[in-house]
Amino acid sequence: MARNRPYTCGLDAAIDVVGGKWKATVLWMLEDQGPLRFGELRRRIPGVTEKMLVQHLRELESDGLVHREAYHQVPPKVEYSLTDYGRTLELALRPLGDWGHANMARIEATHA
Amino acid sequence: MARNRPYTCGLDAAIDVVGGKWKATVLWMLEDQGPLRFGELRRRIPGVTEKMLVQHLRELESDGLVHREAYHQVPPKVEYSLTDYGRTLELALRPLGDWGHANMARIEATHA
DNA sequence: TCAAGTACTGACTATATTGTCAGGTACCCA
DNA sequence: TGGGTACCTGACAATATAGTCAGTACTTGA
Repeated sequence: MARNRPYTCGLDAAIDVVGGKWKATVLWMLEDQGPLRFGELRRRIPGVTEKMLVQHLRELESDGLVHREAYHQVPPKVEYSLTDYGRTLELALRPLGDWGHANMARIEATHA
Repeated sequence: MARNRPYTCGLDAAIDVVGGKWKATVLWMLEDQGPLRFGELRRRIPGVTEKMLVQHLRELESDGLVHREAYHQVPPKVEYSLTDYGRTLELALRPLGDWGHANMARIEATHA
């Protein structure tokens, strides 16, 4: 989104971190449904492509929000989970998620 | 951002509404500093162009979050303020803003 | 031997969002 | 007559973000 650093307000910074098309959903899935494998995430997020999922996971990881655990097996197994830091974000995100949930119909109706 | 409707979760819907580059800042300004004129907003948000400000204000208005009051004067005077609906969003956004504020340094350091 | 599952990578393309720039109306002040 | 203020609009260009598609390595099951 080509955000302006230094940020004008905390909100700006937070949305920068969580603003990708699938990031909020990933965070929500990982909090709600525990550690998940790559393929599980892909199947649970309808419409996401492998490429975008990898890319967003990498970003969330380098932001320290998500932990990636690779098991050296064949076939490969990789598990993603929230870090403690990630959980603090999930917590801060919850009221917004509730707001969106409560106003979903209105948002879908008015937001072109 | 070409979001997916119907939304996967409330968070998705909420970020769709608040995800523009300057929208969160506008909402925050209007809540924090009361009704503001167009020019006041522009001066308070460093880096925003008139075009983007108008565009985002129009979207926030058509989403029912912001109220636009035009005074038929010369020179023109237009005041923007939050609607009640907009205030509920601001409220839901606050924990996220606090999170961003608290972790600003970390975000700036890690988020490329 | 061929297909399928697993977790990816990378080149290329498409779309969405943002920015630049010029202009437009109406008035006041010098 | 020429600025300055105020609130915009629209054409066009630039950038950012997302999507498509092919391909990797290895192994199990048919």
